[in-house]
Amino acid sequence: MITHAMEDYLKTVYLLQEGQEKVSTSAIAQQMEVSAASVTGMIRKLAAMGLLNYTSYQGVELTEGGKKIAQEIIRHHRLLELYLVEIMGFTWDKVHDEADKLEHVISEEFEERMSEALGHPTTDPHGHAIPAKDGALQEIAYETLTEVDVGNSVTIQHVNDNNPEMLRYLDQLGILPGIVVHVVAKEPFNGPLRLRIDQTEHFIGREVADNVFVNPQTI
Amino acid sequence: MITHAMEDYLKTVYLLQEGQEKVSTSAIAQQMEVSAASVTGMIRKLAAMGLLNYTSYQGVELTEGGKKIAQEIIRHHRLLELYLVEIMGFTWDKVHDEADKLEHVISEEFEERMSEALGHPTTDPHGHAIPAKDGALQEIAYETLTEVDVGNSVTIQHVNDNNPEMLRYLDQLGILPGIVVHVVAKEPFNGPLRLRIDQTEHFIGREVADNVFVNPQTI
DNA sequence: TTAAAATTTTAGGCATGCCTAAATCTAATT
DNA sequence: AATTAGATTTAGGCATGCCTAAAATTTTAA
Repeated sequence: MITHAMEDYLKTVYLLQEGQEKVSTSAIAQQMEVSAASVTGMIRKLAAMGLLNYTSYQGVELTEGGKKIAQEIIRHHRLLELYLVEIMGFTWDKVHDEADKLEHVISEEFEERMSEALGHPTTDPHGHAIPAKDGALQEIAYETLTEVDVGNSVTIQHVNDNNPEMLRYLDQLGILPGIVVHVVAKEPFNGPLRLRIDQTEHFIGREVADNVFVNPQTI
Repeated sequence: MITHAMEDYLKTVYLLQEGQEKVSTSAIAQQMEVSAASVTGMIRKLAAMGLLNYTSYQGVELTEGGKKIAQEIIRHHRLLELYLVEIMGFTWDKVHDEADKLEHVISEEFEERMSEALGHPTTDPHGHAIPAKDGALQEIAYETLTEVDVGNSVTIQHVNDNNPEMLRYLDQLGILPGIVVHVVAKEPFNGPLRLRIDQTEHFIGREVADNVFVNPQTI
């Protein structure tokens, strides 16, 4: 039997795995806010179930079976976020926590009816791709706003959805998926970024910029 | 901290309490499909938390605090059932199980937005009253269809929602909340009931009739 | 290359919530 | 009043999923 906790671990590994091959115990522990010892325990269980490959001290990697479950949960999460915003009228800063609870309990029919009501969408309110039913999710490794070279214009792809306060701040500034941002300057010593959106200039700190992902620069 | 299991116990006691004062350990065990020993264990915990009054071997009774939590969960359940039918297009036989899982995880905001979308309804799809927010639920002790005297006409008030197959059967016969049924005859030795709905006659068994509740007979 | 630092695992514990089997209490019958 | 059947509680156990502290391993740096 697969428990809610197991689903959470698989989801976390899946999202951390993007880019890298192996995911470390400590990375999972940090992301999930549990001790490393707890992670080791759960990893061993998931490995025994064939949902991930694990060698002591070497980190983990999801198997195809593990990936499938993770994608299913991520699909639930992102469909829920969009449903909550579009159909139920939630603001985008509130939907992450609600979706985190609901994602484990909704039925396949609930998932299907949300998808239908939304016209089978492909992107959630924060700009993340919604995996197709039984379809792989290939999230491109976007750059963060911090990494953009001065003088370039980029399009916002997605923003991290786990900090409601930061989401309200970004909303207020108009830094939303699809918006084009020009990086005017980056102050030294981890100083603020100077951005231009339409005609208006904004200054944002590095911590915020690290959570905003943009399309890779073509120039 | 109040857990999902505790919420389920409080809900069960609340619904069993209607009519009677004290609820027995075995009644709870049977309803929840757990052992009597498990019920005793949980009851002691809930009593220690002040959510119900309990004397060994004498059964339990919810305190005001316990009632409040139970009502909240029942409100969630019934709003969810109606939302799933009216807004999401579920059939009425599927919504009980879905609501049983969701009722423990939705936020107050989710509850409020459902209520709004439904125009603050007072009855769920099976005819059960939806408790108002922080308002008491007083379910009248309706008669079952089995108890109606031959020759009388009654209005269906509600039907038990926990058996999907029975719900599909009732739906097919048109035995729904609000419908008027005339009891033409009751065959002896726990035989079938002969009913007339509009011009059509139906024969239903006692087991089904026991799960259909009607307004008390005035004559 | 060896010592120190960081990471990871093991060992032992705890709360939750379920179980079965045995003991105890209540209620009904004689 | 004593016996007995039924209901209830106690005792002991198990799986889950978390924790801290100590031990083991890997990585980094001198």
